Amino acid sequence: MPKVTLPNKSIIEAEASAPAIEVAKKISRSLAEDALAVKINGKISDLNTPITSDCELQFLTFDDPEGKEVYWHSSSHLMAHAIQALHPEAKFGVGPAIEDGFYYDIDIDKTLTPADLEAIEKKMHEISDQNASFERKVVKKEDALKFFSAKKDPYKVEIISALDETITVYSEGDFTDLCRGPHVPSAGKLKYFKLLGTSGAYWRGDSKNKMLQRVYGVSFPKKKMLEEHLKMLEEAKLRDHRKLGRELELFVFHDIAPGAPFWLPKGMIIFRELEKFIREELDRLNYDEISTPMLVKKDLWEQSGHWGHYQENMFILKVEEDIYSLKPMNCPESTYVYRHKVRSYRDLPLRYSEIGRLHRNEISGALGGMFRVRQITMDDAHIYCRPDQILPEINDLIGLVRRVYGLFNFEVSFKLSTKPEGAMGDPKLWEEAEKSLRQALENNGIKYGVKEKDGAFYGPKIDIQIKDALGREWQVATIQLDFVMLPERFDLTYIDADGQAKRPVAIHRAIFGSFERFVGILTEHFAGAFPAWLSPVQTAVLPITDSFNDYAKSVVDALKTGKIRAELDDRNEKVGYKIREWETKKVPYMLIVGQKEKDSGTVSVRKHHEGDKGSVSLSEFVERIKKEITEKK
RNA sequence: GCUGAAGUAGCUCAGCGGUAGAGCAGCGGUUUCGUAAACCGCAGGUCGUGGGUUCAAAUCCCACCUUCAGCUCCA
Repeated sequence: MPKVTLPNKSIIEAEASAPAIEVAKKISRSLAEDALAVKINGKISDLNTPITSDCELQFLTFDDPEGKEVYWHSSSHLMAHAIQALHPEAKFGVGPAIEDGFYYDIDIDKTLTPADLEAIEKKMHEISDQNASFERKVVKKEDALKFFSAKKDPYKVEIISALDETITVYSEGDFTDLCRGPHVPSAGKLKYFKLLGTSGAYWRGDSKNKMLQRVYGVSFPKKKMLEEHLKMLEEAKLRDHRKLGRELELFVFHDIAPGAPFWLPKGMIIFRELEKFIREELDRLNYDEISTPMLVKKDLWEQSGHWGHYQENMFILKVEEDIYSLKPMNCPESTYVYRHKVRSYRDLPLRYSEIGRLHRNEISGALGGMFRVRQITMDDAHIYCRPDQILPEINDLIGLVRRVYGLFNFEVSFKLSTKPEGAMGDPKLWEEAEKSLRQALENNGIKYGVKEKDGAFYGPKIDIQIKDALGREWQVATIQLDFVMLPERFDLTYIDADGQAKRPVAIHRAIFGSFERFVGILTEHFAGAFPAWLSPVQTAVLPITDSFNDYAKSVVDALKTGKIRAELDDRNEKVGYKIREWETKKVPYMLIVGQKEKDSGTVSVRKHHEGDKGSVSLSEFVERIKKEITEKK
C-alpha cells in the first residue's frame, strides 16, 4: 500500500491505485468536498488520478492560488461548452484562467451582446446542474488532429500540430476540448459565475492574425464570494480616479492634450505634499537633488542605446539643423552630473535624485486616465556606488520603500528578477549583485518572489508591488542595478584607493514611480478620502447662520495661522446642506459653529464619514489636527 | 496602432428625421436655520469636428478627433 505524505508531514496509507480523492475522504469530509485538484509530488493533477506509489500529496482548494486556477480553467471549459451548445458554428481558440477569473477566445461571426452573455450564463447553469464529470483522455496526435478537424476547430488543429508532448483531451458531457488540465472533478462543482464582458483579442496575440472575441468571466464555489467580488467591482467603479479626480477637482483631462492631465489647484496640493514628503525622506538619506534638461540632442540617446530601442516611444523634433527629443528617461543625463568632475572612491555613493518631467509617446490605445499618461513626473534617482556598496544601498532603499508605502497602509511585496539570456557585464559582478539583492531582502526579513531570467540585460532588479484597499495589485517602485548602460556606455569611472580608475555601479530607482499614476492609485485606494496631511482642504468651518460668520472667520484665521488648510463656508444655506456638501467633498473635518461655540470659544467637530464628535476648544482642535498632519496619520 | 462601444449645458443623463430637455451645480432674491439636500426665479448648448444625404439632421451615411473596455507594447 502506497504511503502518502501530507503537507503537515503526517503519513497516511492509501489503497493501491485508488484515486487521490479517496485519501482526501480519509482525512476529512470537508476536505474531500472542497478539494478541486491535487498536487502529487509537486505536480498538479486531477483528483481521480490513481495513487500507485509512495508520494507527497497536497490537496488544492479554492483558497490556494493553484486551486483557483484549476477552478477558473474548468469554468472556462464550461463556458465554452455552453457557447458551443448555443452557437454550434463557434470555433474555439484558447481559454485559460487569468488573475481574476477566466476567458475563452472564440471565433464567431456574430458580435456577442450582453443578452447573449446572459443566455450563455443560463446555459452554463443548466450544464452545471447535469453535473457531468471531467474525463481526461490521452490521445495520439493524429487522432487528436482528426477529431478537431472533424469538429472544424482550425485553431485547435494549429495548436496540436505544434505540440510534441503527450496530448490530452478533457470531456465533460458532450463537450470535448484539447487541454493539459487538470480540472475539477465535475461540472457541478462550478456553481456561481458571472460573465463580465467581451473584447477583441488576436489569435495568438498577433495583430496579423484574425481577431477573435474574448469572453471574460469569473466564478466562485460560494455564492457569497461571487457577490463580494461583484460588489468589489462596483466599488472599484465608484472609486474610479477619473470620476473622483473631476468631482473633487484634483485634475481633469481635455481633448487638447491627450494623455496629460491638467492639475487643478486642489490636486496640486496633493502633488506638492507628496513631493515635500519624498524630498524630506531623501534629504534624510543624503541624496542630492539635480535637474537635467528636458530637451536634448539625439546624440545622447544614440550613446545610451535608446535611439535604437526606444525611439518609437520618443517625441522627436527638429530644431534648426539638429534632431532633438524630449527626454523619456532621466538616467542618461544624470551621468553628465557624475562626469562633470573626477570622482574618488571617497565620494561614493553619490545619490542623485530628480523629480523630472518625462515624455513618452505611448500608443493612443494604451492611454488611460492617470494610470497611463504621455507626460510623466517621476520621482527618479540614480545612485552611483562601488560594488561593495550595493548591499547597504539596497538595504536603505528597501527601508525607504517600506516606510513610504507603510504610511499609506499598502501591503508591499517584492520580486527579484535575475540574469536573463544575453545579459551584458561581468558575470562575477552579476553573481555578487544578485547575492547582495537577495541578502538585502533577507536581512529585512522579506519573503520575496523570484522571476528567473527576467532582469534587464544590464543588471538584476527588484520590483515592488503594492496591494490597495480593494486588494488590487499595482507595480510601482523598482530598484534596478546597472553595470552596463550608464557605467559602460557613458564611460563612468572613479579613482579607487589603489589609484586605478574603476567602474561604478549605477542603481536606478523610483519610489512612487510617477506622481500621476501614484495620485491615481491613492485616489482609488482612499476612495478620495485622503488622510489629513494630503487632503486639499483639511477643515471646513460652517457657521450655522450668518450672525456667526465673524466667529467662524476668526476660527478659520486661527487654523490658517496654524498652517492648516481651512475654508470658510459662509454661504447662505442651512447647515445640513453645507454638511452634505463637505461630506461629498470628503473633507476630513468640519467645524460647526453657532451661539454655543461662540460663547465658549469652542468648535463642534464633525469627522468625515464618522459624524458628530462633540465640542472641543478651538486651541485643542488645532493641536489635535496639527499632530495628525505631522504624523501623517 | 487594432477590435468594439460611446461623445447632447460645468456634471449625470433624456431626446434618435420636423425650430434642443430634466435634475444637480451656477447666478439673483426670499429665508436666519444645530449635524447628509429650504423656497421662488434667471441664465446656460453651432448636440466632439468636418463633409455628405434630405424640403428639413442631435437623429441617417462617411472621414477624423477624443474617451471607455480589451488586445498589443512597455529599452
